[in-house]
Amino acid sequence: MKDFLNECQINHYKRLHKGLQGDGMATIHDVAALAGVSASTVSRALSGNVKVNAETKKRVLEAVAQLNYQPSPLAKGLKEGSTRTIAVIVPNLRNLLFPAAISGITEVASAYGYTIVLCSTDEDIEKEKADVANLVRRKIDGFVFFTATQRSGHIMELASKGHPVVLLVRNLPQEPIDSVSVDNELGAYKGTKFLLERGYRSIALICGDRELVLYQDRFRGYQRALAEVGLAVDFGLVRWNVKGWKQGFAAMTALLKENRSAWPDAVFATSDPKALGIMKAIKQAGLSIPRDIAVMGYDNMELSELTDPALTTVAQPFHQTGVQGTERLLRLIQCKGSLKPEQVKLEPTILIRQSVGHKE
Amino acid sequence: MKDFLNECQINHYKRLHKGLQGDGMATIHDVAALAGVSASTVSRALSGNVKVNAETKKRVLEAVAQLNYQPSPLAKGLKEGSTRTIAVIVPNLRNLLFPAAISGITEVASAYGYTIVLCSTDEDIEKEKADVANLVRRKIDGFVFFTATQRSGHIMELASKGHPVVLLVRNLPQEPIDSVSVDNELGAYKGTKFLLERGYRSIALICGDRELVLYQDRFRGYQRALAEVGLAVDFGLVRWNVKGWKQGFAAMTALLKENRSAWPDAVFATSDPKALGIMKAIKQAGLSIPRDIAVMGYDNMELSELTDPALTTVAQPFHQTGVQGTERLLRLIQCKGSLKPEQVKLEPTILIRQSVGHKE
DNA sequence: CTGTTAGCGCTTTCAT
DNA sequence: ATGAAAGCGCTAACAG
Repeated sequence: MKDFLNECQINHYKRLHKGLQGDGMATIHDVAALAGVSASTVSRALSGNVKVNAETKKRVLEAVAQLNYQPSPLAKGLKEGSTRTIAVIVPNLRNLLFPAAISGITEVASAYGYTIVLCSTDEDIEKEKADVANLVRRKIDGFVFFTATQRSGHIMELASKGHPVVLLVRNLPQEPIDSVSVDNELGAYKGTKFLLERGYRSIALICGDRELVLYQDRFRGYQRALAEVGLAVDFGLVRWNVKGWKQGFAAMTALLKENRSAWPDAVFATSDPKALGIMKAIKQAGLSIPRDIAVMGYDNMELSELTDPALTTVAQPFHQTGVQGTERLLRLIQCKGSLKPEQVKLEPTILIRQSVGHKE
Repeated sequence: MKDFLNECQINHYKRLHKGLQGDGMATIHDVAALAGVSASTVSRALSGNVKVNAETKKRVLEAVAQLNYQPSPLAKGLKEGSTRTIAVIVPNLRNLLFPAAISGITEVASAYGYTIVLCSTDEDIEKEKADVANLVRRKIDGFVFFTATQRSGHIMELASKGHPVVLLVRNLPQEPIDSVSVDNELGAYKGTKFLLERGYRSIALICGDRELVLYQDRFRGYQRALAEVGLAVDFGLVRWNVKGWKQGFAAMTALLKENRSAWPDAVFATSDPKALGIMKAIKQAGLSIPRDIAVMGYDNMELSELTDPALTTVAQPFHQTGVQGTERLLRLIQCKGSLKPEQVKLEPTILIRQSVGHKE
């Protein structure tokens, strides 16, 4: 850890020990003095859990207002071991699904008087572990993880130590832990089925990180839809571990370099950025969308609507995910340990636009 | 503030008062006991500021390692009035400039052992004030604001009370406060000049929130470039308060509805999302980019490269903004009050792609 | 109903 | 060089 040169004088802050403090923050004792009661009475008057004379309570409240007193979260946290704060751990902020879900989280958290702290881990699991340890020491009341993978042992450990934890978006179906995710199997099933109904038969799947349950599920949905019409997966048309638009572009470009007879008539991308890269690759090859090759996305990013042609995609209720996940988390916080895990799945929907047509 | 029904039993956590605590966190006293010294010695051994016998220090460090002791930030904060934490206040997370800058912030903050807490205000100034008050009570050491506007009196007040504050991206030039922003006048000047050099003469400006200094500056840069070649601003071609791609689309559509002879031959959008909406409007009108109308963006979002045609835009060093801003903030934290404000401007660059051609 | 006391975990005089 | 004691601001027994 680096340290700045001491380029400036250390400055001493003389506490004005009688009267208000240096930083102008009134303490519970200031309030007590002004109201002519003891600190504990102020505490009680404010907590509301304990009976206190209506008259004194009024005096206390006046003093509070006059001094603009706000209890110190630090002192409270130290004493009570809880800070009315929840932590949200995201892998990054570049994917707009996170902001969408976070807005749902913020919405309910602040309705219940909870503060949220946001940690972006950059997909670095070691950083994530360190961050979590730090947060635990800060007496964070609960955790929302967007980062669950097969290797998230530390998350399970955290939960098993009694810390309220909810997984969002990425879930761990075989683990006993709460989660709110969007049904990925169903989304991919719906999307693939839609393509099949439109007459496409040779459907490529450009898929993300094979380690994420989320993408495994999407693969299964794709497979199920194909199976329903008696089609087997053509593994020559499935690409794994494709991430972001550049890799989507590369994957599609590579696919188009192959034997023309093996070309798909539709491509299902498991995220919109991939879909955009794919569209660019198709256009760059001089082909037309959807006439030559149809493209279906997944995510419904804000900008997906303005691609040319507008992207048909699977939309997911991320905001709602944030809302329900946070409601669940707050409940867990209330009932430490006494609730059994619940894995909620929300339903995705198809957004029909122009990048998928009707095959012949 | 809502409150959950008490649907589950309150559970009592019996502290195992001799031995490790209920939550398994070792305290400084546990370390002291194990090392056979007093708590104050442990504190000193760990702080490093005070001399302590090499031999005892070694024992302390061993005990620390053995118990995996980590000091409580809450207790430390309560005692010292500082938490080695900085707050980052953003208006939203939808614009990718924020993640870009935040990654720079995180980078230097964690290099210096600082934790960051992120607050998204949704452009709600009252929420922002409340959040800031909350953060102050939490003994946050410094603040980074991405939200400065003319109405940000509370930010100036915060700074004048001695809290280290740095403004990022949006600055307040006439106020005595530190900031790191990208030179918006220069960026717009460069962009406009580029269009002029390519032969365009009738250049529309689709601009953002008129209240933000940032957009006022961009307007001035546009004006200066025009003036340099003897052109006056045609106010029929300037649109203010356009936000996001949908409004960009609407503004451009409206513009194209007007008298054809008044059409511009180029459009300069003060953000990439606007530019994308504008491109869609132009294409939808059956016109070609850049042949009929050239489009220039501002921001260089990740997806700007894959529009069709790829967007020529003004790129800004947001990551660098985050880095320099945070370095400055840490310096301010070190030297409370004794540094005079510095307003740093970083230089934007033009990214030449295909949406601007050569006129005639 | 209310004041007194103790203590959350840590740092920092003040003694020794 | 080290220990004892006080106190950061708050809440929760325990007495009255």
